[in-house]
Amino acid sequence: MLALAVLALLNERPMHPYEMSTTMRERHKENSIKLTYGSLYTVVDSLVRGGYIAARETVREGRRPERTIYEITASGRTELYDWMSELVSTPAKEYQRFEAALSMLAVLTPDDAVRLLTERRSRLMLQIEHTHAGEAFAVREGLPRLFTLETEYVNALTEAELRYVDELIRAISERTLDGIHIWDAIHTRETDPERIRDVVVRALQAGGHTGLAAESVLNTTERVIAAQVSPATPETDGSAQSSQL
Amino acid sequence: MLALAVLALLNERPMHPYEMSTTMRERHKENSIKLTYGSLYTVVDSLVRGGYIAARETVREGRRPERTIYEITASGRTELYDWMSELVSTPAKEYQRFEAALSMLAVLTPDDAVRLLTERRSRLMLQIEHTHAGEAFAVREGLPRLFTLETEYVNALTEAELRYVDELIRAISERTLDGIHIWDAIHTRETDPERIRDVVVRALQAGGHTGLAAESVLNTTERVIAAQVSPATPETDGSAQSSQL
DNA sequence: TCCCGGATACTCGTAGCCGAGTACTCGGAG
DNA sequence: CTCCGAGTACTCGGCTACGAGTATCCGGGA
Repeated sequence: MLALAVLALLNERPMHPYEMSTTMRERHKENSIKLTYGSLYTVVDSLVRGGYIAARETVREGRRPERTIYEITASGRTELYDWMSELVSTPAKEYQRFEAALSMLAVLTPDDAVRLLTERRSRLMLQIEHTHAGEAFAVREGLPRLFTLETEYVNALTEAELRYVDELIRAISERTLDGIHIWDAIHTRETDPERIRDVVVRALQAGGHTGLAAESVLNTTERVIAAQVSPATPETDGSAQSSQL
Repeated sequence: MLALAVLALLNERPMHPYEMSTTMRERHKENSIKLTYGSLYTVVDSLVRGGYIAARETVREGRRPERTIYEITASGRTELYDWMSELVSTPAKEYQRFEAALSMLAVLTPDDAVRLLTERRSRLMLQIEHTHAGEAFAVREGLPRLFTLETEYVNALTEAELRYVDELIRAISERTLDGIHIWDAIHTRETDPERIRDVVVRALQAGGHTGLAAESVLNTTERVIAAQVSPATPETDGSAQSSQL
């Protein structure tokens, strides 16, 4: 990801790595792209090896460390365009921490879950409040919306998460959540642990195909999209496709 | 993250690493937690080093490779609980690919952006459709909602993204997006590249504080939450706190 | 004048991640 | 009976990420 940012910056003008990092911070790209010194230099090296960027000159001012100035190559511009196209056009599976936590929520007690989710709810609300304040400020400063799309997007996701958490808290605390009795049973000492495991395992195996459906979604989606995007373009590498099926 | 899953599995019963991986696949946890063989064994080793799990016995059946069976320790159980508590209660910044792409959307032309976003829109709709089918199946199979919370959550986020992308496509193609003229100018050869850069830089610097607000949100949030969670609990390490301010 | 904090511009070593590879077993088709 | 493909259970080496460390310069206050 950092590599993409480097390409985008060098697409504007030649720079040395340190300048890339300061420019990114100035423009607050560090909010949407993780930036660390170590990774930056590694990434620049690997882009050079790939031929996407090239060292233009090495300057030394006084006795400071050398600054190597890089510029983007033609193949780097192509790569930037292709990469951006894929990122924008194709949603990819992102492994979110909260998703993982939800998949193991049953290791906590229902009471703990409600308490902790309520805490999350407060934090989400504060975050949203803060972002709105930031957006209002941006508008006052005359910063066009074009440059705050990332923030808007993250905010949209956060609001959706808030609504979900809200509903989940209600379902658990009002005890209307389907499966709440199994959950209770897992955490009551009175019950035989073997029996509980049986119940859980059977429940999980019954829903076996939930995940399977999700797995096959990508392949199916690709075929449908391909048909939509290029409805009259028979692919030249049809043989490769059929070998995948 | 994988370490958390290992703890959760060993909290149920002792297992050897390969069994962990098959169990995770059976239960479709691989959808919410990235699972690779390499990482699994690394993670198990580091959990052993940390004292969170311990080797119980090493069995050899026939001439197959040895199976080392691990069990969770008391400190592992504590860690599992603490870690889950933090994941559930505290939203953390996640760097999403699409967020990064949006922050650099201007490297594409508005026309390309609309085309690619429309493609994304189709894919998102198919994904949502598929997930709904999967949920319906889960309900028919009698799998309690408790075990499909992750899927629901991801779906809620995807739906929010779809709405956002939808609105964004409209704003660009109807040319009502604030900043669209700057965007046009960046991609017209007629304009002097130096002048464009000036405009962009000035616009970006004007909005300087957008990001700064987001940076400070965490500290502020922490203080407010701390006040809410333990309103009458003066921390013992007050000195450490003041040194951070 | 001298020193000190902050900026400039990288380097390096450790630690983790990952996928391909290995080496064996078992059941069933021919 | 034999071969083959699928399953079992891990190992290994290369690559990447990252934060702490290094060395220099500059401006300003005492």
